[in-house]
Amino acid sequence: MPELPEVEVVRAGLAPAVTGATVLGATVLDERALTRHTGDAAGFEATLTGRVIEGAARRGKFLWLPLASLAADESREAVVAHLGMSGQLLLRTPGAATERHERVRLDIAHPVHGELAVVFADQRTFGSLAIDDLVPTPDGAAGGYGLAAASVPSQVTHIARDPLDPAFSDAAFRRALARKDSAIKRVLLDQTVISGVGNIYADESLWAARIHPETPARALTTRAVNRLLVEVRHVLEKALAEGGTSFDAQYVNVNGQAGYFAHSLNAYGRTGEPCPRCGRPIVRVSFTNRSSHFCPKCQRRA
DNA sequence: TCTTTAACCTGTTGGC
DNA sequence: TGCCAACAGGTTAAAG
Repeated sequence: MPELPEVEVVRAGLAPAVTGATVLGATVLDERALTRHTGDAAGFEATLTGRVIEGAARRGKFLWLPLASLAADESREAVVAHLGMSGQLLLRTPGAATERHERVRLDIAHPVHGELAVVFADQRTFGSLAIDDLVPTPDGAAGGYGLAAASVPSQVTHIARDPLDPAFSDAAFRRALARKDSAIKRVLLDQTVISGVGNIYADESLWAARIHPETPARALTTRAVNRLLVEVRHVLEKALAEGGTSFDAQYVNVNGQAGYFAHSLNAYGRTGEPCPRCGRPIVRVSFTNRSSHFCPKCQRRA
């Protein structure tokens, strides 16, 4: 479900509610939600209880909540969240009824907003929460969007910066593509090359840039790569402004509300419908165990 | 070393 | 109505 715009909507919704809040208690209802956490549920709950959350940060599709240190010499930690395919982070009132696929609940107290429940619900259990150490960024730039600290959770270090990150390097991206024989769509989905882009926005960006998804990355001209970067950023920013893409109740913001970008899709999910540019029917093909949508006339193979 | 596949899960939808 | 295959926004270990 959630790609960069959806995760950013969640981060932005969470930030004012959790920044400065104290964790009163944590409840793990399903231990499968801790697959990225080293340790058991009891340890997770005990470690979090009493800690103060300093904010909400994001890189690509990863989200984290840095925790204030207990002692000056202690290593910094954060709660790392990944929503996987169907994860949600919801803000609820204290004692609110258990959500259908609720996996973890954090009860918090905010100095201004009072007590709240942060609920992690996840139908398919591909998402997860974990407590992880924060490590310095190699380039000294902010670790992600939302906080100025130059650190990231250790399990996020292999994730590339996302294209909306001021420290993202267009030149490094161009160099990476020049070394790849893989199809450009596969590379766009590779979070170690560029993060935040998933199946929906990859299809949308390639459609906008008029690039066939199976074009070998290294076959793209510099001009084409630059065009692609412009369109990736444009698509992500527009989706963010519209609150993300929702096809059903699966993707929602922290208040359970859907986004509107599904109405703005030009290629994804529009199999057989006319291309908004040329009128030719959009084609759907199976690709890397998922589907690609593109216009066979506008997006010719390089 | 780099690249691709398979597996992890639950739920919904559409064809027969 | 029921059954079953196909499919769904992602990541990662294992195999190639």
